[in-house]
Amino acid sequence: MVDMSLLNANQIRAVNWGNGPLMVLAGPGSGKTRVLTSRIARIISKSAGESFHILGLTFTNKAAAEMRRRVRELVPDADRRVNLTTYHSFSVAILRQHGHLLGIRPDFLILSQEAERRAVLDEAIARTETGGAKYDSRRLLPLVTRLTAQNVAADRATEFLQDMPGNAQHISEIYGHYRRLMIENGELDYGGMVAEALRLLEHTAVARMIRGIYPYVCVDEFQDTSMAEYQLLCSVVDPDTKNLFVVADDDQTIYEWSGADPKRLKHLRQRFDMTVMELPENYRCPPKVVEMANGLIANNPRFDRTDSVAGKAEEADHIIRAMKFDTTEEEAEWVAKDIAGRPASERGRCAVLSRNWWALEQIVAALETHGVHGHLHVRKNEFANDRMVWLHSILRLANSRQDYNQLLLACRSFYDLEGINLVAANIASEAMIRDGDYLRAWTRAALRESLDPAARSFLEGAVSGLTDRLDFWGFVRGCFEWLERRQESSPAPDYETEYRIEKAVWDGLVTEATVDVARERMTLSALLQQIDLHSKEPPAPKGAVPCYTIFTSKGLEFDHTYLIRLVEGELPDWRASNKGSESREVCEERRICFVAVTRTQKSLTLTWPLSISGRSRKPSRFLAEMGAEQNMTEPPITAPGLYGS
DNA sequence: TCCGAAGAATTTTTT
DNA sequence: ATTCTTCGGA
Repeated sequence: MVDMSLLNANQIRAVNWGNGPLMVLAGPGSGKTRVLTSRIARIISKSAGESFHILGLTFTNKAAAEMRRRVRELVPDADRRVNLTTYHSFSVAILRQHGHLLGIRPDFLILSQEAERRAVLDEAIARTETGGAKYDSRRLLPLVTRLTAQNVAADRATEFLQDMPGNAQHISEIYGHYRRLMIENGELDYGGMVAEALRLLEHTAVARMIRGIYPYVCVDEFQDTSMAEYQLLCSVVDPDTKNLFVVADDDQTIYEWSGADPKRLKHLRQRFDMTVMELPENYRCPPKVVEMANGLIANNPRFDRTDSVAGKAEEADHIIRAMKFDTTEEEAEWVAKDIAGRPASERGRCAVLSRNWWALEQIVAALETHGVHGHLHVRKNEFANDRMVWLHSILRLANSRQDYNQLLLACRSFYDLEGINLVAANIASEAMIRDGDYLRAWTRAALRESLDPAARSFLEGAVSGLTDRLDFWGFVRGCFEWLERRQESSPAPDYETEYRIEKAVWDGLVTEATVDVARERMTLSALLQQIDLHSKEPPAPKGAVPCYTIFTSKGLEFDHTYLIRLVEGELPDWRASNKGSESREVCEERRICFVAVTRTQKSLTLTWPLSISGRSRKPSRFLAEMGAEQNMTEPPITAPGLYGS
């Protein structure tokens, strides 16, 4: 049986919830992950001997992995019966199995790069009769992304676009071409995967099958679901049993701009007639921080939520500091000095948070002058080192032999690597004369050049194994061996650093991808899809000070949190700031601030510069709303002219 | 062709 | 709020 001794009364009520729909409104630090994992573990251990599965949906791979780890801790062999996954991985699995019903090939390529999506959009624009009007794919892409996330059907897009600038007729036609073209090319973007998986669930046979496998559905961070994800989730839930368990916090909705909607919580509640439970106790933050966060969020209209309650006792090292500076340089310098002054063991448990990432670059630079490394957490969808880019592009080319984007990448990265300039256009036309196979044509072109003997023997052996027998494991092994020998004969400075780091990321992704499927049974397309579904961000170097945008810090917690640039125009952002304090935009900025301050476990430092690049700025309205002045304490380290200047 | 005015874009990002 | 683009009139 699952151990309940670490849970409070509210948590136990949620974990012990039987069948039927339940919504748990869980504030920051309220142990929502523990509740979710304990409930999954409880259902599994109670039904030992049965074979049904539980579906757990999260947004990020990281959250899914963490929940998997914690469920395994509670029930060691739970993996067989629990599918903790992301909306996107789940969609890919459905599409691989049933996509043929919609003309989607199981080996479809995931378009993870903006450039790839723009190429499709450019083609869609070219195919649309626009009566001379010009459309720029870069400007149109966010709109197309939006339409997909909202699950707007191509023939209904004009209605959706009615109140927007631009010709609704043209744009909706372009959108339709874009969605269709991707499928024709054997490609899908992230949003498209969810939308097409949803279309598949409209086939009752597919829906019945999925519902049969997963009579229980658990959802994490529901407040950030887009329309398409919401509908996917609803389609998976059996309408008769309605075993839907949802954890959400509407105060932490911060992805409204990318398709989340605070009203969605209410819709879900009504749709499944859900019982609502609250977990108001915050065990993460010091009581003073809870009080500030409550004061802040009280300025947002809320339905019927109660405030957070401090679940942690006040301790001596619970410190709140609020400090203003004349410039961003002084702000960065003080933050860096303050962190550098801490014991090395504490530094990795600190975090610097900001609304946007370029403010953090200044912090990283300032830390560097104090001999401390900072690590900027930014999204990384693709490999960046020439060697990995080449390997990845050749594998993608092996999977789709007429992908011109990958051919371009293969040529460019091979030039960076070997200094041999292969012209993609020539290779493509040569391929079209023969068999249309870009990969074979690329190999022929490369072998015509004067290659170093090691490169030649690798290309002749491993690449032909890839082109003829699709022996991608052999190719990958050969590639790494070649790169290693190449490094021995002519050492390159980035090998030991950038390449090694990305190679380790690759190894990790491959290990993860081959947990469920044996290597011999793994297909190239499945491997590529796994790789495209995961971030290529390397682990932070040990001892480095983590720097996050508030968005990437979501779901994390730190001992000592520094929230910087608290000025009007940054947090809240300008566009929101201009729209007035009651606007939808300012309310979202307020929630972003709420997420930031509730990351902290021990101390919170709020800083703001009175000017940014010579222009004067006002302190953020959120400082007053949090009562930062009342909580202001004299800083333990005083630099001249910084505090109260 | 040049100037001023009006208008649009600017940020955040999981997958 | 500020910067960049576009359009129209002179």
